[in-house]
Amino acid sequence: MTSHAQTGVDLTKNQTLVMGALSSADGPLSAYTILDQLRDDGFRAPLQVYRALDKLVEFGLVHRLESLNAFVACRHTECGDRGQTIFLICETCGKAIEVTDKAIARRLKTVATGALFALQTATVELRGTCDACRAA
Amino acid sequence: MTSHAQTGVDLTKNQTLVMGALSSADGPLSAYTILDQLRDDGFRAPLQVYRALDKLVEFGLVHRLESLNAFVACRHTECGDRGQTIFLICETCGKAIEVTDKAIARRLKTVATGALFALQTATVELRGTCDACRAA
DNA sequence: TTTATTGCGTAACGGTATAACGTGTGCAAT
DNA sequence: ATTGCACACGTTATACCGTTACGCAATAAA
Repeated sequence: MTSHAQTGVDLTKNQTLVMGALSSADGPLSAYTILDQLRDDGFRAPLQVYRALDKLVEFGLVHRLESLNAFVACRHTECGDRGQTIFLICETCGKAIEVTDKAIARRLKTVATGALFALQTATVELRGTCDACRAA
Repeated sequence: MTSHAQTGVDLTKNQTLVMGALSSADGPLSAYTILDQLRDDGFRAPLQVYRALDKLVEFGLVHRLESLNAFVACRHTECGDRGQTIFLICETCGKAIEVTDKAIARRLKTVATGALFALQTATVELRGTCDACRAA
């Protein structure tokens, strides 16, 4: 109930491997880091990773962090609501906290509409320091 | 009064050239596009562009679009308020509209604080279709 | 059976960004 | 004046990110 395991999608072998790597990581991973981790499983080329990532993102199981050029497993039960995800990225430990906020989603929609802009997706990535790192 | 020309910073030759390229462009430019445009002015290597861009971003004259890996001249009179800029990026024409919204800035701050996160900067980039392209 | 779709593997490539080196210039403090 | 420092600059090399183009195999649909 806390994972995406039961969204009904069934993953291919490569997709499963990439998903596994991201799920067991404790922070965002770059495509090339994933590639390196999966060499022993037969991965040889970036394209194998990118193809799997494309699908996983499409399924909503993985998010792409634009400001990091990296990918992270979605920690939410339901990410069907697109464009609502906000990431808090710690500059110190590199981890990403995923949150949603309806007020921001609503306001972004309003701002876009006000500019006569047909909104499709939103990227919201905040940089700063997480609680653990600030305490340390 | 509508440009940054009088912010008091004075730019070096390379910074001026890069700023000129971005100012006369009608959309975001990648670093390598800028490099190509400035070959005749003596530019030879990416680093010349990146160094200038770093400074221009630091001065607040230029914004970096994370989701595009590109750069755009700031069109606001005052961007001293950092972390408040929102970009509306048209998927069709590639242009970027720059807006600010205090409500979003405030709410982002609140969300970060709620997560015990010390917010430094915010990246907010919306994708969709601009009015001109939708009409076309 | 034929065709279309989808996933997979490989190689080569192009776009993005930085590291590491050294040079020159201006300027302040001796 | 010369030493020391900070800063911009130029060059080469390299690392990192992502895609194009090709072909093969398995499966699903007509």
